[in-house]
Amino acid sequence: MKVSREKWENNFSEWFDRVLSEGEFYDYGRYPVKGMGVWTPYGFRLRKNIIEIIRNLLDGTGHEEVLFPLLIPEDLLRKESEHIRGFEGEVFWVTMGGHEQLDVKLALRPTSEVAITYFESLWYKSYRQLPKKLYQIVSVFRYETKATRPMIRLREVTTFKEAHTLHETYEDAERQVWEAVEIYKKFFDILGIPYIISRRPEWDKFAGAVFTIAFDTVMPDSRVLQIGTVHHLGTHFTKAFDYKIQKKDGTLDYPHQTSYGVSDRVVAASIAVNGDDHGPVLNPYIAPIKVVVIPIPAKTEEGTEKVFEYAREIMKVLNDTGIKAVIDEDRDKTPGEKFYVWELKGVPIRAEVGPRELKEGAVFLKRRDTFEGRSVKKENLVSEVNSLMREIYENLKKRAWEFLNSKIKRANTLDEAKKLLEAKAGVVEVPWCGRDECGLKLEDELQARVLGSPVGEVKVEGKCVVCGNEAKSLLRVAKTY
RNA sequence: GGGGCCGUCGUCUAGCCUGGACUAGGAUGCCAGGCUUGGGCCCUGGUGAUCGGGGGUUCAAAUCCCCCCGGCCCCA
Repeated sequence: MKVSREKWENNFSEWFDRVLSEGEFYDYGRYPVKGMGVWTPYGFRLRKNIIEIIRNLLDGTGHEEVLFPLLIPEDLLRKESEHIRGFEGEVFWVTMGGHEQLDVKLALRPTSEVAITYFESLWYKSYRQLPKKLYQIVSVFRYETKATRPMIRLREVTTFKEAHTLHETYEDAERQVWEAVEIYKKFFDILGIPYIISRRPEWDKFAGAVFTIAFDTVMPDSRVLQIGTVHHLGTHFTKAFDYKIQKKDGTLDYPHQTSYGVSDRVVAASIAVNGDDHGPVLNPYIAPIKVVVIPIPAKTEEGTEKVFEYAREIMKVLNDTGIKAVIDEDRDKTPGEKFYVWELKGVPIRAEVGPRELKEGAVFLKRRDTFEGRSVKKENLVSEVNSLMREIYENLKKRAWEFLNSKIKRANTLDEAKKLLEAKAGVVEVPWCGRDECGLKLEDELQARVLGSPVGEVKVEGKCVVCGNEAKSLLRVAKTY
């Protein structure tokens, strides 16, 4: 069987909607509030596995999990002026309590910088307590006016992992920014999601940040999806709260902060980046089900009974070693139908067990990513499945990175960039003089978004595509979600 | 922010322009039974829709008008 990716690539929107609903990941569009979806059991398990990975990474690097209230009073939210300006248009407000109008409006948090800064100011007074790294995984709300999309543009983001850190100096906060970048790299590497890292332009950094580093990936339709951001907040928030700590030399000064987040979009990307026309292919590390056992009935009733018994035994062998396996015992469905159903769920390995296998004491393993199959002896089942999962993981990652790399193009003129974007190039990199003015003009001319400049040393030769002056760096442009 | 398309059984959809024979048709799903079962087989019976919500026009509204809610697409 050939791996076809026509629908995945050319009809991604439809592909994604279909996978989410028919694969039973997520029920979207039926809950009677715009931009709010329901995590159904299978999708919830996938989400949980992903959350566990980021939680382990954060816990392992000195982060401490906390949980702040959902509601933020208006005066608190308004403390930092740039911040509120950035969010003002998309805050949900609670204005009533029962029959009474509230004196102070309460915001459904769009993010938690102000709430957390306020408490940091109560909790941490000395440099000795720093650096401090907190995080929480919560719902945040944004009153999106644009079209909402399942998992990608929501009014309730149900899986917002936000970390907030506090530091004595600007430098230490900057060090934290790069630590966070490393953590996210590991996170996305484990998930097998390829990414590019950009420093967001001045006009598109987080409201209240000194600078923003962002992770982006390219979806199958070539549009770019932001999947993680890291902000250096400087003293913007601590100054707004007039919050000072005592430093080593005894003086009082404003501490520096960072914040960084990932969201539901990571789950969306996990499903989307590894797919084909049969559905998604879940990375074995996060797949809720690693192996689905499909019994193939025999010609006779007794033979079929024996096959089912053997298939259950196969499932048990796997589960006993911690490899999550299920069996599809539905007698009314043909094996062929089951193949399609489980492929839509992205289960990485299928174990076909029929009269042949029963006779040989074997299992026929078929991998979801390449549709290649091989028969293995029952005694070797566990080790074969384990190595197959590793192979699938490596193959998925390689294929996803190749796809991403094929979606990054270089242009030296506006015209070239425009043509590339029209041809669904993905990300187009152009030489840039470094001035905001030219960047904004670029967005305007190309009708696309500037992602920012690559992080780290990049040698650039050439002239700014807008003004013609000597280029100082590259600027990435893309059609985005 | 601007423009367009759309909303009918769980899902996809016919009907809407031209109001009445619509008791709202089909497919799929679901339930029961039979036959199959190594890539969505087939047959029989059953279940399932106050036509997104509210208001209006009319003897009569899924169909025409208004408001609201929700979804999708394009542009800024």
